[in-house]
Amino acid sequence: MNYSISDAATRAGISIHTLHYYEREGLLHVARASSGHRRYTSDDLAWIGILTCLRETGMPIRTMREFAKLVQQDSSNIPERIQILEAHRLEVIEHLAALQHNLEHVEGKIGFYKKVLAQGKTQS
Amino acid sequence: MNYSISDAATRAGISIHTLHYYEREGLLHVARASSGHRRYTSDDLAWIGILTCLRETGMPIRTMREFAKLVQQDSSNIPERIQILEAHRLEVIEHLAALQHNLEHVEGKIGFYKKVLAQGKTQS
DNA sequence: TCTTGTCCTTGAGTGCACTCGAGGTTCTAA
DNA sequence: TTAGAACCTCGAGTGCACTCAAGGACAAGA
Repeated sequence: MNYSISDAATRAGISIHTLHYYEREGLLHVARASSGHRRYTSDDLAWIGILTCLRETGMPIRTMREFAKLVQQDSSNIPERIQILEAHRLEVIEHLAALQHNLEHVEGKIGFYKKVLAQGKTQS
Repeated sequence: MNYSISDAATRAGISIHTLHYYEREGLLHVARASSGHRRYTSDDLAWIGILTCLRETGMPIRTMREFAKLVQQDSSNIPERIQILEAHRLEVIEHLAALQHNLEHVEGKIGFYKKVLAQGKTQS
């Protein structure tokens, strides 16, 4: 079973344009029908899922390109793939911690405003 | 006590250029010395801290501008301020959940690669 | 066959958040 | 007094990740 680009876009939850873009950027290599139209396999979709996961966690395209390049080669470079993912993992964890920290500040501010509101009401 | 722009930038952990930019964008209004040089008060620095917190949690500049506008007015609009912050809070929480979810995928992938390495087998 | 919708490529455009440069003024320390 | 650092404004430039448009080829149902 394989998929047209619009199927693939729907299933991956990204736009056709983004799929084109990812291919231009060397993140993806998709087989073609005799017509020249792209035919996505379920392996392609799984790989797009990984790309999307990496993007949504903030990995820049250039790093994704490096990773994609390694995956396209043989399995002798798995240690390098792990290295990229581990480095990324640490960045995500840091980002999560920062977000959580800043979220507390936002919530503190909300709490402050609510207190001001409550006091203003009892006064007037 | 007040601060020069370079002091303010250092204390806020952002660049002088970004401070100029934020002021151009209406996020910030700083008093001037007779020379025309900006003089940041500690209130300004606290406000810059809030701005930085909102930015680091992904609030777009245009929303920050709305919020800044409300803060510049009187306290009668505190409910609207709360509304902006609450909406932002929900977005941050969603983003955190998505990040956490995707982080698990990344970790799963790392685990997979490590298993492949341990077994000495090949597969992407 | 015809029509309408999907797909192709290439190159340009968009939006965001900075970031920089030029040309000039002001401050500060020797 | 004077050299050099810090500051000012304004407009342009940058990097990123898309996003779109034009002009043409291909596909599938009536």
